[in-house]
Amino acid sequence: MTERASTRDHARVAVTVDLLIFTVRQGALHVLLIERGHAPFEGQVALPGGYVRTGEHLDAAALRELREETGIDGSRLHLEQLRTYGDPDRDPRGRVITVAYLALGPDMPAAQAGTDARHAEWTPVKAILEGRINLAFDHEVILREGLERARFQLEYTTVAAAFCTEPFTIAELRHIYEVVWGLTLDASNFRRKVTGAHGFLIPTGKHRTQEIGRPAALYRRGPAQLLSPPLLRSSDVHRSSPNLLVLH
Amino acid sequence: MTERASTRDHARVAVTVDLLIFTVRQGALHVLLIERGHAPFEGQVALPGGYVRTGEHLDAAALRELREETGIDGSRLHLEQLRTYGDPDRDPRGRVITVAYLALGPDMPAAQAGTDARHAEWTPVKAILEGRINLAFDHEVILREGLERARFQLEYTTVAAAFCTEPFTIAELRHIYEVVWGLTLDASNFRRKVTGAHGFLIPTGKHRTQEIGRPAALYRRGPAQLLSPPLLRSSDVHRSSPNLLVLH
DNA sequence: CCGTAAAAAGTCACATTGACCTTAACGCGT
DNA sequence: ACGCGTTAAGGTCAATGTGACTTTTTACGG
Repeated sequence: MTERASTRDHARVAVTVDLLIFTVRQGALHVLLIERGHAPFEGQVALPGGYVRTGEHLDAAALRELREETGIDGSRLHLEQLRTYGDPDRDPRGRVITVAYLALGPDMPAAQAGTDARHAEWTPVKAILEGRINLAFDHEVILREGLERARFQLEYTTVAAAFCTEPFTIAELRHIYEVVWGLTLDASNFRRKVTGAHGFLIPTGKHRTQEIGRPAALYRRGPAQLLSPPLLRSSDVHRSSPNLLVLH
Repeated sequence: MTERASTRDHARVAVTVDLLIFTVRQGALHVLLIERGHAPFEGQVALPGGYVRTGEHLDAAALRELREETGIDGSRLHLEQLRTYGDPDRDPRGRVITVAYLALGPDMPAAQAGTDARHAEWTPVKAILEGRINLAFDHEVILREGLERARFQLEYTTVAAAFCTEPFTIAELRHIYEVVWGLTLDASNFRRKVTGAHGFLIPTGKHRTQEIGRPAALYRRGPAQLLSPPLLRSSDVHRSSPNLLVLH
């Protein structure tokens, strides 16, 4: 960056971090929301988040808010910066820009109430997309962009495994893809692809026996970040608003 | 976001935008740098950028700085947010976070000196990566992450065409890929892929005849944002630090 | 020791890919 | 007018990858 000697008009603004935390539970994609305890948007639901403190790293602020507001330990999930939202009118209190983080994790142990009295709870993403729930601020925009990004990342990266609790079965992993993409995949071809993708899955050698059927082999996440070859969705999936795809 | 009733420790920070502008010229990838006219880092080179003004959109600030410091009209290039850098120690003057933008454009009409006396100039990216040029602040980190992102985006999106001046030939487009990826591609297979990718290229029906050889057909950018199917690099290209891939 | 259900492995026609070759369309020099 | 050099563009073909589908394996519960 560069300071401008001429113009003095550079605002000092408040900076927040907001967390878009996705998980798959009960066969549907859920997002963690908190109920706001104060104005503005009191009583309305919003993404968890809060002010970045003096001298605090953005990533550190995200992890702290995650713990404070939801009781979740960030080391268990995949966390990455999504985008920064800086519309001057996005917060009625004044100029507040927010750095949004996207987090993907396994079904969590029932989000605890935060340090504040507000309670956090898992909400089906579908209810928000269909307009049955309205989010505070510009959080619905953040959610839509984050969802878009998550969907893209499933194709080209190994993040899908971040949704699974280790060790996991291939069927569980496939279930993630099916829920996030909203389509069904051929179990046999899916297995061939993911087991063939270098560094995606590490066989544990162990098996899990469910109530019924042949026991499934258990895997752990491999070291690969990128999926090669990518796990493409059938050629012409309708890609509404091609948006954000970030590889972390 | 959410205000925290308890803690008052939320800093008001200065926010800047920085621009990472890539172009391909003389067969090499170049980035636009300015020479700093003031402390800190006086005399050193840095990415163009500056403070976001009160009530100004982040995107608007990026476009304004682009014009002010480099004389480039933003409508001619592909501009998207890269990432926000918020290390509390990244600026010696105090807490300054910066929203970095990635811009890809055709070879520009010789970057003009900015409104300030500092002059802007195209610098080979290689010189920075090899340590022959040191950038101010954390700008080298921004450059490396932006380069990573640009490389990924070539595979899955149609941004490569943003490097070309319309109308352009397939050989020119291939040249972009070769320079950014640092490898050579089979001309015939490349043509088959890009002409087969739905919505990537629109034939103008016209041809350009160079000094020698058969005239090349001229194309314009198509409406597609995503490349389907993707234009994958040979399976196991060494992907140093799999980093950022954003689709815009 | 059978029936059932799910995992895992196999089959096969077909599409895509990478490597390579052939033809087309110029300008130029003779 | 013709061949040559050069680049664009189109074609060939074996190898590989993919999608749809079938078969085999391995558990459990009678």
